[in-house]
Amino acid sequence: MKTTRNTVAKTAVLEIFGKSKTALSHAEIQKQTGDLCDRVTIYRILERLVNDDIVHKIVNLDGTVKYAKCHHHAQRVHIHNHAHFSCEKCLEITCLENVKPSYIIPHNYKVNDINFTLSGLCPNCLNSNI
Amino acid sequence: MKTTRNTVAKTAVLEIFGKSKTALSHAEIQKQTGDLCDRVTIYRILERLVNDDIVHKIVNLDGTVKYAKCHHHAQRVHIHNHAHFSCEKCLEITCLENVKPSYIIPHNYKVNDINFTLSGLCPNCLNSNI
DNA sequence: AATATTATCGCAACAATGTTGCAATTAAAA
DNA sequence: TTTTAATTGCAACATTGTTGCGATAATATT
Repeated sequence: MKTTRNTVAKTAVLEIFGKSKTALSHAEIQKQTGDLCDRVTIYRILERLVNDDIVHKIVNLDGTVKYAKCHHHAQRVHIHNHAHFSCEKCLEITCLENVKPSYIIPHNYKVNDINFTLSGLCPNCLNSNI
Repeated sequence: MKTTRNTVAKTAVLEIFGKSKTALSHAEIQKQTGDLCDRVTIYRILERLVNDDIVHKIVNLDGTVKYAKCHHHAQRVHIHNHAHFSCEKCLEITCLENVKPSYIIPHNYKVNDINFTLSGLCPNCLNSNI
């Protein structure tokens, strides 16, 4: 029963997530933490946060990996089945907590996780795109 | 109006896709082509095939990138909105052409592409997992 | 408060994946 | 056959992610 600790770096990362409205990549987090900690440490913090269901991982079609804070809690097991929107112009990725896919899959598959990412133009860029 | 050419390497890659029932990664293709061509060439072939809608790109939750042949044709613009299943055990990724997500997204978003990947256990591994 | 335990960190080294520029090659059009 | 330009190989580089291990520090224990 590994206990998880609250370290300076982890707290800083969580605070950054708190302030951000969009999903963040490892590189973006590193830029914001400056030289507070090592690059590897951030990888490990993210790994822990994902395991603890505090943050979820998002993979975009272009291969970009980002992370966002989970907005649901108190659930033993939860699947992040909401959609993520990836804007091709501003490159921001946002959680669409209310958009959830419904689908029918043959019963001989066991689904443990879902990645549902939509890409295109976000409301902001759609407007400024006249 | 860049025309696309049929080269030895491209033909070989297409043949490999034809024979494979699952999606293939760059590394897997490289292994199968042997020393027929350079590593970079394969990247560029895949890029072209994706642009020409002959192959589609699949990004898994673990960051793995794979490619699979498109099984629909004669459509001007087509979105690969079918699901992909990624087995956590055998690591194979297969297209579930018949599984398509339905969802409702606010109208101020413009969707150009979709990535819908389910991960878990495929029928094979689910059986041998007793 | 002091000590023990062990999760976490920093560093270095490595591996995988993907990108770019440019000269040489070659498929396809003329 | 000649011309055109798409494609290739090579080399060099960038990014992203991983691993081992000794040092550090958060938390539990005494």
